[in-house]
Amino acid sequence: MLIALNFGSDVPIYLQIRNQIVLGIAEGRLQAGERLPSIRTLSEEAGVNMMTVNKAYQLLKQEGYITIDRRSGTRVGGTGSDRSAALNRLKEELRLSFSEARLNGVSQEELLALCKRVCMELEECECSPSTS
Amino acid sequence: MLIALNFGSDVPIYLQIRNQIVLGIAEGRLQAGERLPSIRTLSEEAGVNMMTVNKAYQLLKQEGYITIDRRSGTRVGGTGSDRSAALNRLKEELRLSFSEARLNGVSQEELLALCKRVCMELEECECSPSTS
Amino acid sequence: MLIALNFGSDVPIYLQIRNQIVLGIAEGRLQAGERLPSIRTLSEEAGVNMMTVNKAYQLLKQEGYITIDRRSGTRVGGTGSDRSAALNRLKEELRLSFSEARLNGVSQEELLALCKRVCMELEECECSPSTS
Amino acid sequence: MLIALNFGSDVPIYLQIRNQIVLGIAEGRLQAGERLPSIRTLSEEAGVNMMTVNKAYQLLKQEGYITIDRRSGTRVGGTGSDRSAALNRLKEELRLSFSEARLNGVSQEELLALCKRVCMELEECECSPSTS
DNA sequence: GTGGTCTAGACCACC
DNA sequence: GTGGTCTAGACCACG
Repeated sequence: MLIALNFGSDVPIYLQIRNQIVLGIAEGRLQAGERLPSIRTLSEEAGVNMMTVNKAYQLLKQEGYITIDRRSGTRVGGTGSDRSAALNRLKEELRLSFSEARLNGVSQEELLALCKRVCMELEECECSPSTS
Repeated sequence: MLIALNFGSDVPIYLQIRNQIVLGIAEGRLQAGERLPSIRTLSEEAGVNMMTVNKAYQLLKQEGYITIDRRSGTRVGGTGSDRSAALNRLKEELRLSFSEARLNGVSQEELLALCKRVCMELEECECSPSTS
Repeated sequence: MLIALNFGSDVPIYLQIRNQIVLGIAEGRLQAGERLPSIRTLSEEAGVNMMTVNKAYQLLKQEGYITIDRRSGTRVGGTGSDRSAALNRLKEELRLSFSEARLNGVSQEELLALCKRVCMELEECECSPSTS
Repeated sequence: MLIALNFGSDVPIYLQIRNQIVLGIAEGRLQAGERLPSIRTLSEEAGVNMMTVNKAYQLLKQEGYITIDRRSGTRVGGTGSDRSAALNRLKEELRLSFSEARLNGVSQEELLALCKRVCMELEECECSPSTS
């Protein structure tokens, strides 16, 4: 599990870390129950401060994506969070993303095709995570 | 064209304004060529600082959604920006949004259905904007 | 609104700050809508680091006790949080507190009398906060 | 006497053990004079480190809830600690707990009713502990 | 001037 | 070893 950071992006580093881990879980590169690197380890690997990694982990924990266990460190998987809230967020994100795309010349057909493709790629990853 | 702001949100106000205008254009509430309210007017209506509105307009101009002309004021419609860049951005946004949704218990079918629905709603707006 | 900190306590400073603000709100010393001191101000007054105060404020915000508004700083009052969760937490706290008290020789009558007294004092504060 | 631990809670494990034993004594599941499991036994049962159990026992001994005798092992019942200190602690705990509950929409009546109920449940346990 | 983010250390509690 | 907390600065985004 490599974290590629873009310093200089306007997305805060802790959010980049959080996003990559969410992607990693959804795409099966990180299995449920699998151990995440310790705060220290990841902070050294990524070249950022411990507290930045800590902030990302706390956020992921609060969102229910990971569990922080006193005994064995940090692991993937936790409490599934609020489904309907997630749906609402998703819809708003889609409205904005789609609006931008349409205004930039992306056709409705392209849009839906891309949705399907991204969705399929996600599914494939989930089904064959073992080869990672 | 009403701008509904959520102070206290973690989305900066200038971005909220920008997003609502993008949505307004995509959904046909704002027509190409239509004049946007002046910075002063909008800032008073929305109860925010003029600098904040200015920042939103500058961003929209830079993104090619509006044109700012000293003589005729600010109008909808502009250069139309980089299509392939927009597609790449869209894809990354979808990957993350879909990942979050899937991890929160949204099924693949629900996901694609929602995409279709949001897309359709957008299209309907574009087709019947005249009554605004 | 003075914050009295006990360095050397095993309760983390950020929690002490959080607790005192919760007490302050419940006892009416802090009115809904009233502005809290800025992170910088409070950190200087209390002689602690900004990030410690920040952590307390973030926690209070997450718990729905305060609102952090980009325009006007931090204010008392927010979204009422989960009532039933609060009741469950309360019950567990009471079970433990009462058990300890009983084992230390506090009679059942004393216990309930103390509950009543604390409850009354709280109510009086809420009713006459203006003289503060 | 089963100890139910919640790894992943932010309450340290040794404190969870201590709390459950205090509850056990107050609710009569653990009788005065009764022998507690050895550190080794309990640590194996609960799946935690012996040091963790030891820390809980030392704390309980220091608080006067149990006595540790090299010959006869660990037993319930001890010195009975400072009553007025216990009362003060209790009052502070109640102030904070009540404040949180009131701010989360729990009425004064509900609050006192819950106190009474918790207190009664405690008393019933103490009166009929024999069947354990 | 506000809060948000980040750094490069440090000490401590826990296991 | 782990994560939790804290410090004393700093820079930036926001309004």
